[in-house]
Amino acid sequence: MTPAELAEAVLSAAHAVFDARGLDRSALPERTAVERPRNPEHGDYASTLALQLSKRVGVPPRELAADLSEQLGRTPGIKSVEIAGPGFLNIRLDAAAAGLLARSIVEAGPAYGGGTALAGQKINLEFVSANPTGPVHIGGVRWAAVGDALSRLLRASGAEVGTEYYFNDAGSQIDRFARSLLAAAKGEPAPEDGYGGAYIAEIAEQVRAKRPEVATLPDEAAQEVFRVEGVALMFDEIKSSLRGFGVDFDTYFNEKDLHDRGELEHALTRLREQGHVDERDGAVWLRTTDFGDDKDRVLRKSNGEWTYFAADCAYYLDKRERGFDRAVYMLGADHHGYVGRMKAMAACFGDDPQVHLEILIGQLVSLVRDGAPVRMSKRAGTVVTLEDLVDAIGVDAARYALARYSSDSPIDIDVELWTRASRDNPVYYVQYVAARTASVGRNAAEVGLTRGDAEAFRPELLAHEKENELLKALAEFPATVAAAAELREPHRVARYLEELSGAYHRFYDNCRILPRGDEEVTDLHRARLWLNDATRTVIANGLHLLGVSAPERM
RNA sequence: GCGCCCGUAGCUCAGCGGAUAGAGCAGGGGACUUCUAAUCCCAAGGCCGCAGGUUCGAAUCCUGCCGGGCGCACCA
Repeated sequence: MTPAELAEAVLSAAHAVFDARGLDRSALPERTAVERPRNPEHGDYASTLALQLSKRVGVPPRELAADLSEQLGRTPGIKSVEIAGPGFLNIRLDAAAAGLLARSIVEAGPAYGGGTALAGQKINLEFVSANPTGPVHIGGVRWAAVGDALSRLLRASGAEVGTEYYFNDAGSQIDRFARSLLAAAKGEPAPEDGYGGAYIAEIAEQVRAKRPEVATLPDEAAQEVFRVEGVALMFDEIKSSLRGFGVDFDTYFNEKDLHDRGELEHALTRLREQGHVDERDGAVWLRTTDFGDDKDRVLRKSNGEWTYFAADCAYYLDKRERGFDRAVYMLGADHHGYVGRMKAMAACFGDDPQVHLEILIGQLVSLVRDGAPVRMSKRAGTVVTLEDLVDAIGVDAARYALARYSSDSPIDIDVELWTRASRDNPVYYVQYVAARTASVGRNAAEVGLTRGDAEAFRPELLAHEKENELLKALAEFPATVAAAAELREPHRVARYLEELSGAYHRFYDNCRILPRGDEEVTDLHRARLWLNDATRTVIANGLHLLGVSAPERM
């Protein structure tokens, strides 16, 4: 019996109790959940339903709990129900009902943990979105890891997801990039407002190799060649380093396309129709203050140029017109000032900013080596890049480290910690379970132990305390995935995996899985192998959601 | 000045209204003729920043303070 099934049983018991007492069933919630108490004396699961309902129907909680307990006690698979404290229901499951989960998980395989809570939703996730003027820096990498994990979580919860990278290859930043390349090619120092770092010289050299005639062109024409070729090279490099990080996007969206297709005009028209556009001082303004922004925003400057914000508006509209119900933006903390205008912009289009546009803010990341923050990249100069991070700790550790913390908290990634092969390195701790379970599987095959037929599985044999705890941890996985997706918090999955890993190691330490020496194979050995394999399934599924490998050996 | 985020064990952090607030590290004490000790066990460690409020119940929700980080463009 899973926690979800148990919660259903609690709710149907409540319906029966309400009927018997002649209470108003509309006071009952649509769904309820059971908790997993920390204290084992409080049972396998606990329900607070009686406490929640007592006020609404005017029945003392313990009285309600007593009725619920009696009703629930008759449910098959439930061993006992006790009333505790002000009206908690402490529930214990039969070992057989609990143990059966091991088989269900193995049979479900990669599907275990998924759900349908977000079925029917079409969600756009935009992240990284760095302009191709340099390598991806460490702030963007946080979202590469978290955004990618989130896309996997949302898909596992049934949503249709489109991941997207938005970039600009025409703005003034790109001009600075092109001027920097030109300067490097001519052996001159980088322009005052340009980009430094060794990669500029590398890219300039690659452009010269590809287009040798650039050396003979006048500066203006040469700069244009450096712009076009340099951006292409830089962007290929960004894509390939992200791909090496396990992140690929469904769509790479170029701001230029918005201009070429007249989408800014289109967006302006739509905003005008909604009545939120003004012309003042020769510029075109969007009255975002109509919806709580602290100042109005310019769409088209008095010199006739569009603002970047105008493109943001067009891009948002484009996403909506492509059928996305919800546009999720992932930004660094240094961009949190955009939230107000973006929300207001959605409202100006007539959308509900609570529903159609969602902005996630991630606090900053730094890499720490020997107790001091790493500030410079060898190659990029002023910033630490994705490559620096991967070189320092590897892809698995990097993705795990970035996904393990709430995006609300700033993180320092300590190189020494994340490359250590021990308990205090969380990614090793979890991956070690993947390797250990695989190893047990290999050894089992060698001594002729197999799980055997599904019908022959004896779940009631999994009655050891550590087996019970492991089963309860395994049962939590679907709820963890659902919560992580709903709250956009992939770190919940990582924390869960660490907890599950602890439960497995303790099981492994206390419960011998394989027969020793010439010991005969028993049903208990087989039942434990089911449990071992179920754990491997969940660890692998969970790590996959984070984009981290589940090794067979370490 | 205004806005956002944070404040939980010595350190790094979990904890989407529930019972005695958890985990890792550091420091103390144990378990390797192993199914991979990359592990496990025991002990110790707390005005959950402060003050009010809502609630049967608050680390969690609300208000106000204090402290730290970040941001407030006809830049991109």
